Amino acid sequence: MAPVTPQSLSPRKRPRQARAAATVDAIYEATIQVLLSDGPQRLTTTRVAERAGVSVGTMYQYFPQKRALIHALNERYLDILAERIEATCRQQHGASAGMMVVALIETYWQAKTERPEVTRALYRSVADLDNSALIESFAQRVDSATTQMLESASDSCFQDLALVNRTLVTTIFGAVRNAFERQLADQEAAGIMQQLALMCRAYIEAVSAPR
Amino acid sequence: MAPVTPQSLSPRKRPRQARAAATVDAIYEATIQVLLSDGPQRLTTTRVAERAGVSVGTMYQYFPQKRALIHALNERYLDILAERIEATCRQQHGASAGMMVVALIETYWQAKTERPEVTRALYRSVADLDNSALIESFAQRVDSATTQMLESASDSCFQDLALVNRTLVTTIFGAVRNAFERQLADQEAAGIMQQLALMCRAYIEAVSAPR
Amino acid sequence: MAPVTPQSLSPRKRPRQARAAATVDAIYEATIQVLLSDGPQRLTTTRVAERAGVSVGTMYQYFPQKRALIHALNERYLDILAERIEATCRQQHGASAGMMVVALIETYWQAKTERPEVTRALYRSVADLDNSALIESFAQRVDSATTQMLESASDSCFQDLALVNRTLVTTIFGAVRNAFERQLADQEAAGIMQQLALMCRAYIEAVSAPR
Amino acid sequence: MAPVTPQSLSPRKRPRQARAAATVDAIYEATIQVLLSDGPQRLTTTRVAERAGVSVGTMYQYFPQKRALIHALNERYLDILAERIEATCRQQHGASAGMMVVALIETYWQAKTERPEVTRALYRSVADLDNSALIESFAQRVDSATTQMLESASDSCFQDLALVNRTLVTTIFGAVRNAFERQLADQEAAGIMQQLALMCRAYIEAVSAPR
DNA sequence: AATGAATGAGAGTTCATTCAT
DNA sequence: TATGAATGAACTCTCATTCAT
Repeated sequence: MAPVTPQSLSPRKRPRQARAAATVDAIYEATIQVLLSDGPQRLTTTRVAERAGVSVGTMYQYFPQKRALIHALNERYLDILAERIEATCRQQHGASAGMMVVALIETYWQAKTERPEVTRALYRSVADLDNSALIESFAQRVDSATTQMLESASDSCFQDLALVNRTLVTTIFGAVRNAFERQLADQEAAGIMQQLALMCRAYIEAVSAPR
Repeated sequence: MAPVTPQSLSPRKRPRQARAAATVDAIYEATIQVLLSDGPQRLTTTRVAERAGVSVGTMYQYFPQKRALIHALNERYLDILAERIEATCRQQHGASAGMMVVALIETYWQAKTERPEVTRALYRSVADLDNSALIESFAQRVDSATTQMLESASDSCFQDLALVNRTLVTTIFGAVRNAFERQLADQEAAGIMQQLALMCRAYIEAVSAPR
Repeated sequence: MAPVTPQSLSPRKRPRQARAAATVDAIYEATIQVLLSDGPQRLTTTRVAERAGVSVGTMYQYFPQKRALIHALNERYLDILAERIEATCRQQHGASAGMMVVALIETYWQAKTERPEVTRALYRSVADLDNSALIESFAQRVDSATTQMLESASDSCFQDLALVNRTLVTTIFGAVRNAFERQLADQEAAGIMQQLALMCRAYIEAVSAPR
Repeated sequence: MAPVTPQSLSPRKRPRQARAAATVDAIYEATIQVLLSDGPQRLTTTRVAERAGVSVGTMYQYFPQKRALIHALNERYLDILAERIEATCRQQHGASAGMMVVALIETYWQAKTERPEVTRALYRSVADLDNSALIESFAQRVDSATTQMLESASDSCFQDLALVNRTLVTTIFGAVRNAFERQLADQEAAGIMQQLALMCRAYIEAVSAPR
């Protein structure tokens, strides 16, 4: 497999010192701020540097190209998201399959809606970036975590776990994203999330044998 | 309801003559071509005009801003998509609910994968466009068509049709898009689509009373 | 002397028919309107034609270049202005010199302030036009008219009439224009106009012998 | 009082280093050169930058818009002009009123005719700029300087100094400008300037009481 | 005679990136 | 090492003018 992050997009140096880490974080935060206030079109290196309180030159020390910055930002976002999903999976280890899907839905919905504008801004920022490797890597982490979780279900046992897993993940993540993007009222969204859980449970019922 | 397309984004003039209509179509096609070959970043007004074989000036006669072009392109895409979905819904009128969801999945998947690169290109093109009004309008057309379809189901009757409908649409469209974006192998994708149908049927079973 | 209006700037055809004259007038008026509402920078041929209710093509029949239009507009303005001054001069024939300067000041001030915005707009429109020939021609008409008038003064007789005349004209027109451009309050302006008359009379007193 | 120069028209950054100051001066001089050789219509940012020997980008660092450049240029011109007039007024402090007007006429005429083409070019450059605030500010500086001067006249004392002052300033500046713009032969112009002085003295005589 | 679609050079402006300080 | 002035290619958009209809 090709490395997820090509050399040209990786930070020039890993931040070894605390100061450097703080700088990088400031740059990330500034990028999000600019994205939110000015939109992806007006996301310029100068603006980000200014907002972050560093000079462009310094920024180029950490991110050799503008695209590297956006790439890193998304990498970080997906990393955190994957970690949260993994945590949920670990936590639901051994629970009933029904509990699992509910927890998964809840986690993903939560992650998206905590800072909805940031979520949206990040989506828009990658428009001209080939982030498929990033996405693929994220998907594999999730796949692996959810597979392990489902395997441990206390009440169900699946013939073709890989397929069931992929179906559930695709459906849940797809539906949640869709609901999120339609900007529905909170209550409406909650209703759909509930129905989504119901649907997943009905599916599990249909494809699993009792353990 | 506010108009879907603000004045600033609507074509300056409707093509009255056949020649003008051909010009507009050439511009649309050129936009897609440039999007495919050069990416959204390199989608420039000059490049589009050149590829379309017209002058920039002419292009600006029909699209007063670059964004208007992208907006119109997406509007057209969503329009065609909505029509196809409506056609499917009409066709499935009176069928069983299970047939309906299969047809819906099939139609949407088909629409996305016929020219997958175009689909992807269009998604990327809207990065700095507020297309939420467009999306909303599309969603309402779909909602209305699928609701009418489900109402006519020969074998099922739903207590809260609106909720069921929205859940199904959100799930199907979300899952299909997600599967599409992961660029799975054909067979894998087909497998998931099948499972998705199964899942929807299980859900329908669970929430409907026999007619 | 070179002709005031070079061939390249003269209307392609003299309006012989009433309809054509109406068209030309509509174009003039439209030019002023656009100048007022959009400024000289946004004074475009298309905009003028549209406002005048004719096509660009038709406009180019009458004015072969954009500069020809502006040139003609200014020519017309100066023509009307010269006529008014000549009328005043004729009217004051045989009056006292004091009356004459008052009438001159009054006429010029009146002409400028009747439609102050139009006056200003016209000034701005000529920025990149060599209108010195136009100005010169206007100046000569005025010179000639005022000289004749002053010659007939009932109470004064000048040794060097040409010099006195040029001094008075230069001073009056310069002062009035200056006062106009400073956009003083009406009363203030009126005060200065009165003082200007006083000044001119004092000058006449100083340089004339009683008749 | 509102600031004379709106933020949008003020230089983006003040030149801090000697090099930057030189750059700004080069840009000013280049603007005048282009104005002289190409006319206001062909005064483009690229041309100015090229002539100044800097890149457009650099120019935009100091002048955020083309209009800002023209505005600054005029501001500078009026500033220098006001300073010269103030110097003359200081120098004539305590002189006779007759001397004063002569000095004023002389100074203004001198300023205009030293580099007549530059003067003309600057006038034309402001066509689509609202420089009334600039003009107003200039006028007030002049008013104040001339008022102080006239107050100190050794031989005259005015009942309504403000009115006399404004009349003199309006007349002198208007007449000088008018004479300048007519491009009279040197001798002719000199003759009129002399008569203008005479006229002003006659006026002063008429409206002042001996001290 | 009148129209207005088409042209395309050229305008103002931005911004990723470099490099002397 | 950090800075931010300088660069200039590339962008979006305009508009005087032409000419097929």
